[in-house]
Amino acid sequence: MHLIIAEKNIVAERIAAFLAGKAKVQVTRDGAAAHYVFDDTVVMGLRGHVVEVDFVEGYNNWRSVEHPPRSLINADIVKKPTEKKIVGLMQKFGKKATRVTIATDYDTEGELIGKEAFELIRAANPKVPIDRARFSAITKDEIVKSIKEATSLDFNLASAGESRQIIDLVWGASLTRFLSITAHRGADSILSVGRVQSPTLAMIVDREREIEAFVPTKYWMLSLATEKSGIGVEARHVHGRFTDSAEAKAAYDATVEPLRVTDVITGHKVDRAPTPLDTTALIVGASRLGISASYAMNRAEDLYMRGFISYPRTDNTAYPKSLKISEQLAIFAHGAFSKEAGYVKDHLRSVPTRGKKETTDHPPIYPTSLANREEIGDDVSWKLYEFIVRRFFATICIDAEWETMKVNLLAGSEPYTITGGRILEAGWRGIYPYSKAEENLLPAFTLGETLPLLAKTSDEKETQPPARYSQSRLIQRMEELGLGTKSTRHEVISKLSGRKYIEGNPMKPTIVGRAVTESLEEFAGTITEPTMTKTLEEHMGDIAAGTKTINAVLSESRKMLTGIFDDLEKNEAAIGRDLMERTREEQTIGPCPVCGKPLRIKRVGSSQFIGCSGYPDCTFNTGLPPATWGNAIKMDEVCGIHGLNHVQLLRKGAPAWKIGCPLCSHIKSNTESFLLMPGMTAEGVQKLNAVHIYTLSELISRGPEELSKSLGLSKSEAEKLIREAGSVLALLKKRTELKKFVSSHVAPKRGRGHSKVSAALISLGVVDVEALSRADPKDLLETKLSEAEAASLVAEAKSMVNISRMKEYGVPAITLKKYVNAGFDDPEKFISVHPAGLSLATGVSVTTICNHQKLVAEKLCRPCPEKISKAAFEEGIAPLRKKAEPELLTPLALAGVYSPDLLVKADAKTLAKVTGIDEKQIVNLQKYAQKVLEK
DNA sequence: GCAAGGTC
Repeated sequence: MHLIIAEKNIVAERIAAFLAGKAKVQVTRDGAAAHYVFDDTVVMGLRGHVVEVDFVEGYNNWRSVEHPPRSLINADIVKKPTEKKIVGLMQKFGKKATRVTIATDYDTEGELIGKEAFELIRAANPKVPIDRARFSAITKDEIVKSIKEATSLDFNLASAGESRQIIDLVWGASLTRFLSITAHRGADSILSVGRVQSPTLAMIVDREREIEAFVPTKYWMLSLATEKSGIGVEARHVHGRFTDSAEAKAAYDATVEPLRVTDVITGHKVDRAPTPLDTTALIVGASRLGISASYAMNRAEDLYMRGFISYPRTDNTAYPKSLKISEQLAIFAHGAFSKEAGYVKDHLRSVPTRGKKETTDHPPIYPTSLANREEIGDDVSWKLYEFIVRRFFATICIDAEWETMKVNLLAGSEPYTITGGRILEAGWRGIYPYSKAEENLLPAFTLGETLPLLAKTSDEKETQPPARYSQSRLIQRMEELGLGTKSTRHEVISKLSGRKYIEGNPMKPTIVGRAVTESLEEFAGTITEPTMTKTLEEHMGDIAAGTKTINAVLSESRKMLTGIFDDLEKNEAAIGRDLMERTREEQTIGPCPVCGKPLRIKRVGSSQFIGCSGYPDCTFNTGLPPATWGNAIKMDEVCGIHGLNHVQLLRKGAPAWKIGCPLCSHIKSNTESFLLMPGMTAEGVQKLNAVHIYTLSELISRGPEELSKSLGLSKSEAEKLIREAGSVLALLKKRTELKKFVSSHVAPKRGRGHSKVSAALISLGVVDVEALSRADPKDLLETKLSEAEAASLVAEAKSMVNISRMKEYGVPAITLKKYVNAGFDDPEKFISVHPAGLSLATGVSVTTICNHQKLVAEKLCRPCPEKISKAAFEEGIAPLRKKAEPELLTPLALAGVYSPDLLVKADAKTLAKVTGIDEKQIVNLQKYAQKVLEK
C-alpha cells in the first residue's frame, strides 16, 4: 500500500482526485482526521504540525526552586503529539504501507512537518521506504510528476526549522517566566516575551515615544485662485512649505497681477494595474473596507473552506503558469460580476501583473468559483469576496493611461503652478473602485497669456506628529522587517492586545506594555529587535546549506541567553520594583475625595472594589460588581466633577458594562438610601457628600460630636441624624437578608425571578425573614408562589429565625446543630421537654443540656426545667436499655420517664397518649421494671 | 500559566 501524507486535508483531497484519475475515491471522515483511498493508495492530510516541542517533565512549576527560569535555557526538550487522532491514524497506515510519500508544503515549515511525519512513521514501521514529493502548484501535472520523481527528505532544511522552534521556546519561556515572577504577576496577567511579539510591541512603543517627543512647528502654504473661460482654477506656490513667516509674508505680498502663463506642458503617464494579492495585501485591502486583520483572516479562511477563493495564507504575488487566466475569467461571465467580466475581456492585458515576491507553496489569492450575495451570507464575507474578485480582474486588465498637464505662471515675481490630469484609458480603474484617482480637467491655457488674480491665500499650518500604527500598517511593517509569517502576523497583534500590552486601533501601548518593553530594552535588548529574527534566519540558512550544525547554532544562542540572564538576575530587584511601580498606574484612577491620595482598583479573589491607597489611614472605598460580571478596567475618560477615570467591566463575549465615574455612581446609589431617612432631603445629601460622607455607615461612624461640628448642627440634631441612619441601615440589612433568603430558597421560574418575589414580599409588608416566619402562607399567594411553596418558605424562615434565636441565647454552634438535626430548633419546645429525652435524642450529655435549657429559659423568662445529674440519669437508664430499643426509650424520656422507678409510678394510659407508644408495650415494660426493682 | 509556527 502506498501512503501519501499532505500538510492539510484540502491538499490531500486534491492529490487523491488527481492521482485516482477515473478510479473511485473512497472518503472516510473521522472527526478530526480524513483520508482518501483508491486502488492501493491512501492519501491523508495532517493539520500542520501534529507535534509540539516542550520541556521534559519537571519544568511545569513556575516557582520551583530547582527549576528557576534560568534553568530552562539548558533544559532537555521533547516533542509531544498535539493531534493524537491524526498521529494514530498515520501510524496505523504506516505499519501496513510498502511505500510512504511525504507531500507537505514546499517550504521550510513544510519540510519540518514532513520530518515529524517521517519520525512518527519510522517509530511504527522501521523498514518502509519514505520519500518526499515537492510541487510548486497543486495541479494535476505538478502533483503527478512530483510523486513520480519523489526524492528524499531534506533533513538539513528540517533541522533549520527545528532550530527556530527550540530557540523560540527557550527564549520565550525563560524570559516570560522571569519577568512574570519578578513582577509578581498572577496566572491571568503574565508578562509574555517573544522573538516576534516583543519587537512588534517595541515598534508601537517607539512610535508613542516619537509622538510624545514631537514638537510641532508652524508653516505656511500659499495659493491663488484664477479663471479661464469661466472655469475656476487653483494654483499653488512652487516653493511649497514656507517655514519662515516673514518669507511667507513677503511672497504673499509679492503675489500680484498680472498673472502670466510661462509654461504649458502636457505629458503622458502610465498608471500600472495592481499586483496579485498575498496575505498582507489582503489585510491592507480589508482594512480599507473597515475590517480588522483577524476578522478578515477569519472570513477569508471561511471563503476558502467553502471553495470560493484560493488558499488565503500566501506570500506569493505572481500567478503560477498553470493558472488559466481565460478560464478563471469565464467563471464570471454570468452572475453578479458579468458586466465587469465583460469589461475585463475587452481590456485584457497580454500577461497578468506580477509582484516582487514569488514563492512555491501556494498561488496568490484569487477567486476560484462564482458566488452570489445569498450564498456568501454575511456582509463582511461578501465585501471581502467582491474585493478579491475585483482585485483579480484588475491584475489581468490593461494599465490606465493619463494625459497630464502642468501650467506654470508668474504672479508678479512669484512662481505658481497648476496641475491637471485626464484619463485617456481607464483600464483596470474601470472595475476597481478601491483606490480612486480623481481627474482634474483644466481649461486650455496658452503660453504668454495673462489671467486675473481672483484671490490669494496664505494658510497657516502645523507639522503633525507621526501617526499611530493601524493594524494593517503594522502588519506591513512587520513584513518589511521579516517579523512573523503570513499566518501569524495578525495573531501577534491579537496576542499583544490579549496581554493588555496595547489598546485601540490605531494602536497605542498600555502602561504595562511600555514598562515591559523598556525593561527588556535595558537588560535583554536582543529580544526587542527585529535583528534577532534576521540573524536566526541567516543561521537557519547555514543549517539548511550544511555549513553549520543545529547544535552549533543552539549552543551559541543558549550562551547568549545565559549572558542576558546574568544581567537580568543581577538587577532582579530593581526590575521587579520598576515593573510593579509602573504597572500600578494602570489601576490608579485619580485622587481620593477624602484624603487626596491615589484611588486604585483593587481585586481580592472574585470581589473587586475601589479603595484609597492611603489605607488604613484613609478607609474610603466603593464597591464594584463582582468579577463574574467582568474585570474592572480604567478608561481614558475622566469625570469632570471628581477628576476620576471612568471604569468599565469587561467580560469575554459580553458588551462592556460602563460604570462611568465610580464616585458619581457611588453617590447616586447611596443617595437613594439616605432619602429613606425621614428627615433627609436632596440638599441634605449634598451637604453630607461635601464633608465626604457618602454612605449611611460613614454617617454613623462619624459620631455626634464631629457630625455636629462639620455640619453646623446642634448635638441633638446630629444624634437624631445618626439614629435615623441606624434604623435605615438596619432596615436595608434586613431587606438584603430577605433577598438572600428568597434567592436561596425559591426556585426561579419564568416571569418570577428572585428579585420579583422579594419585591412582592416587601410590598406586602413582609420586610424581613422574621416577618416571613410569622406570615400566613395563604397571605403570600400574590407573590406568585404556589401555596405549597409559600408554606415551605415560611417553614424555612421559621426554622432560620429559631436557630438564630438559639444562637443569640448563647447555645454554641456545634451543639446547636445536634439539637436542630433532632428537630429541637424551637426554643419553646427545647425547654418544654425533659433533658433525659433530649440527651437520648441528640447524644449530648445531660449536664450540658441542663445548662443550655437554663440559658434559654432565662432569656425567655420561663421557669427552669427540671435538672438531673448525670449519675442519676445513667443509673436510671442502664437497666431499661437492656430491655428496650432507643426508639422506645427516647419518647418516654422526653416525657420525663427514664428509670424503672419512674416507669412503674407512671400511669400507662396517660403515658401512651403523651408518647404515642402502644399501651401494651408500656405495660410490658412496666412489668420488667417491677422485676428490676424487686431484685 | 511560557514562544512561534503550522491548520480548522
